[in-house]
Amino acid sequence: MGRGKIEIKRIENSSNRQVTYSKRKNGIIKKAKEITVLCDCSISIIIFASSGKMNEFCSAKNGLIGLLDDYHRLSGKRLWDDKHQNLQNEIERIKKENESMQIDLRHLKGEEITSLKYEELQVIEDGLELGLAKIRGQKASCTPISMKIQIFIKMEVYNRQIRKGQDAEEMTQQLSYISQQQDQMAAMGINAREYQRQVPFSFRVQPIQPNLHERM
Amino acid sequence: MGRGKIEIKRIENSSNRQVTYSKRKNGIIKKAKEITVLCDCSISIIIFASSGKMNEFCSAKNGLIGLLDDYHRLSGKRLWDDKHQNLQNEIERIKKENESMQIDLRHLKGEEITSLKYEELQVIEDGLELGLAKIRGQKASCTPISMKIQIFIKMEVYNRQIRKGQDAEEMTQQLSYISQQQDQMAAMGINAREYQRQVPFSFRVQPIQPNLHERM
DNA sequence: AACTATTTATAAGA
DNA sequence: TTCTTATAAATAGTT
Repeated sequence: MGRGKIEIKRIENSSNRQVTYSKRKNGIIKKAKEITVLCDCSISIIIFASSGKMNEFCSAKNGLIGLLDDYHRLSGKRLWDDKHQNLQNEIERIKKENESMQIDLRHLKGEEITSLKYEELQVIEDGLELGLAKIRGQKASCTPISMKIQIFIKMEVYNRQIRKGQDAEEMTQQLSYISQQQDQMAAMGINAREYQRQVPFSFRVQPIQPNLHERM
Repeated sequence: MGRGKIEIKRIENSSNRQVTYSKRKNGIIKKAKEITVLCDCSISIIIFASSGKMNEFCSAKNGLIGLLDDYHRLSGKRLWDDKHQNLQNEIERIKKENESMQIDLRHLKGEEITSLKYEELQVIEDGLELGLAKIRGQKASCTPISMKIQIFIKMEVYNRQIRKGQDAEEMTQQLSYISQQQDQMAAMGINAREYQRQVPFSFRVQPIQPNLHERM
C-alpha cells in the first residue's frame, strides 16, 4: 500500500528503514487499539527497534503483569518459574567459572600453594615465566624512543670513559643519574607509538646511528 | 476498509465480533511479521479474545522470555518480583567480578597487553616476579625428603671424588643420573608432607647429618 | 512532517 | 468457515 509495491525484506537504507518503522509501528498500535474496542479483547504489544529503543502497548486493565499472569495461566508455559530456574542456573555456572579463575589468580600470585604437588607448581612456574617474558617484551617495545637513545648514549659514554681511563665510581654515578631519568619517563607512561604520533617525522631522532653502536 | 465504514466501538453482534476478531488478529500478526523483516526489529504480541482464548506472536530469537528480559531492562519496570530482581543483581555483580578477573588473568599470562602503559606493565611484572619467587620457594619446600637426601649425597659424592681426584667428566655423568631420578620423583608428585604422613616417624631418615654436610 | 498514488486490509454479502 | 469484492485504510515514495 503506497506509491509502489515493496518486497518484504530488510530495508537497506537506514533512514528509510527508520521512517517505515515509525509509520508501521504506529499502524500496528492503532490496529491493536481498534481490535481491543471492536472485539472486546486485550492485547499487549512490545516492539524493540534495532536501535534498541522500545515501545509497548498494553490494553489490559491490569497492565502487562496481569496480562502475563493470564498468559501464564492459559499458555501452560511457566515463564515465571522457568525464568527463575534459568537465573539460578546461570548464577551457578558463573560462580563456578569465578571460583576457578579465583584459584588460578591466587596460584599465579603464589598464594594458597602449600597443598600443590611439585608437578602443579611446575606448570604454574612455566606459566609465570611465559607471562613474564611477554610482559618484558611488551615493556621493551613500549619504551619511549628517547629512552632508547639514552641507552645508546649511556653505552657511548661508558665506552669513551673506558678509553679515557675514567674512575669507575665516578662513571657509575653518571650512569645512575641517567637511569633515574629513564625511570621518570617510564613513570609518565609515554610509549613509543604515542611519542611518534606527537613528534613530526622530520624531527624524529633516528636511534640507530653507526657511531653510537660501533662498540656493541 | 471494507464495504462500509464502521465506527470503532464494540461490535454487538457476537458472530460478527468473532469474525472481525479473527480477521483483524491475523491482519495485525501479518503486519507484525512484516515490520520485523522490513525494519530489523523484534516484536511480541499477546492477544486474549473475550472468549478467553489466547494467541501469541513473538519474533525475538530468544523467545518471550528473552524479549521480556529486554523489556525489563529498558522499561525499568519490575515485572519480576524482588526475588528475580535479586538474582538479576547478583548475576550482574558476579559478571563484573568475572570480567575483571578475566582481564587480570590475561595480563598475568602476557595477553592483551599491547594497550598497557609502561607503568602498568611494571606493576604486572612485579606481581609475576613475586609470584614466581613464592612458587619457587614452595617448589623447594615441596621437594621430597628423599630428594633432599640425594642432594646431600650428591654433594658428598662430589666432595669425596674431588678428594680422590676423580675425572671431572665422569663425575658429571654420575650427577646427571641422580638429577634424572630427582625429576622422576618430582613427576610422581610426591611432596614432603604426604611423604611424612605415609612413613612412620621412627623410620624417617633424618636428612641433616653432621657427616653429610661437613663441607657445606 | 505533509501529500497522494497505490497497495493492502477488511466489512458485508454470498 | 471461506471466497468475493467494493471500499476504507495504510503507507511508499515524494516534496
